[in-house]
Amino acid sequence: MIARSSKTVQNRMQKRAKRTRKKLKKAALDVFSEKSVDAATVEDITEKADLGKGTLYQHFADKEEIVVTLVDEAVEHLIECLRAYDDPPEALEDMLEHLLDAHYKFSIDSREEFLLLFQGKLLLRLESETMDELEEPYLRYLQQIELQLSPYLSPRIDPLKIRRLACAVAGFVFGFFSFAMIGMNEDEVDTSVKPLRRVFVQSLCTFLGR
Amino acid sequence: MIARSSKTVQNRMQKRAKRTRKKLKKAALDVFSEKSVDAATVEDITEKADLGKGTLYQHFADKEEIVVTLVDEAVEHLIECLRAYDDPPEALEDMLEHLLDAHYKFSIDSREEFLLLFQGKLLLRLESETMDELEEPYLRYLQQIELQLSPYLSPRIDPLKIRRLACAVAGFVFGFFSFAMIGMNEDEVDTSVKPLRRVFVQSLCTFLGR
DNA sequence: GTCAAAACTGACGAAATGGTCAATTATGAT
DNA sequence: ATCATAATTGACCATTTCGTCAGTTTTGAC
Repeated sequence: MIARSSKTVQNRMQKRAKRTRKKLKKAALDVFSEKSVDAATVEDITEKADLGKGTLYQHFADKEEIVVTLVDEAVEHLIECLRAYDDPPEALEDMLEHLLDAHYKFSIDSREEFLLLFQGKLLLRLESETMDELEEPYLRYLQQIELQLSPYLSPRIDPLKIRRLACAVAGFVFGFFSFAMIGMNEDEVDTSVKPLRRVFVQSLCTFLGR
Repeated sequence: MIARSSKTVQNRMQKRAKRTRKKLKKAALDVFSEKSVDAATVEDITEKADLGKGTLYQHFADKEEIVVTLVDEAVEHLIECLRAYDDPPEALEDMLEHLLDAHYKFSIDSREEFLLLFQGKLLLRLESETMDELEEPYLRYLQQIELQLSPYLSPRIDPLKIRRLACAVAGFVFGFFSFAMIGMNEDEVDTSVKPLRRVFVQSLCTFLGR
């Protein structure tokens, strides 16, 4: 049967292709977090993946495309972490603590993705040609935070205030960890997170209560 | 008189050289904040400065040296902003508010320097060869924050706690503004800063009070 | 085993980038 | 006006990087 056989071929081939595609993405993620995205070379990636250079161009149009893919997946992963909890938090405070905790875990467990997302260029470059493609995941991420907070807030609250809250959460986490990483060693970071987190959560609640 | 004449020559020449050096630094700062440091080309810089490519190499050994110079000066400038106030703040809260305010003004008035300092690569790259040179200014910056806070703190307070406080201040500001920049327009950022700043100051004071 | 289709390779040319240096220009002392 | 010194220039070469493509290898249907 032509249909079955051709389908079988496709499946096997696709599996192989997917494996190498995965290898490429893993290698690229490593390289991007060791050097910066801009400093990384296509050959840096393919060498680390132990693949020929041409292979990368069979899976991605160019370096930009693999960057966009990785940023997209990293944000997706981060959003999954935000969504994952055993018991739905009861109060706003609990949800905020959960969000901060999820960020913290993400930065520890997925250090490479954290470093990728945090590269200033990706966050701040506003006038790039492809920036729309890169900005979109970050906005999706902010919206996810807003989505998880909104059930706990009065529907009459200013949407801008929620956006501020989301920015504050994201900014606090990313910024604090970045500076913590140059200023402290890892277990110092660990012991710093919990007390500051609680205090920060309390202030945010106060901010919303006014 | 040989002494006088040679000195005059040197002065005039030095002035000219300093002008072009300044032009180069200004151009480089612009380019670095438009593209990223890694993406920027030596010719990008010299073209923007309207100078020959060779001129840059007479003033700086290579691209790295001009980066280090600019980061150093930007941190110096930021530290100046932190030090500048009319009346010495009375309480810890006032000092914290001043520090956050100074950061905010810096990010508005010296956007290019802010963007340069905030490039993830510069903040997070830990395993670069030249990172010692680049890490040093950031540590100087953290130490300046600690220096300004310490008079308001008990001398018996854990130095690590002060370091955490400094990281939190730096991280919050940088992180919040970065996310604010993609999530909001400029005047929205403006109206967001004041209420969140107060809230943040309160949490920091609580953190220290325990 | 044979064959075709898909995936992979790495040598190659084109383009970009880094850094040099002989030639040019500006400066100022005489 | 002339000269020496310092600053500037941009053509030039070496190296790196990109992206391609003809050829090789792998896969699996027959």
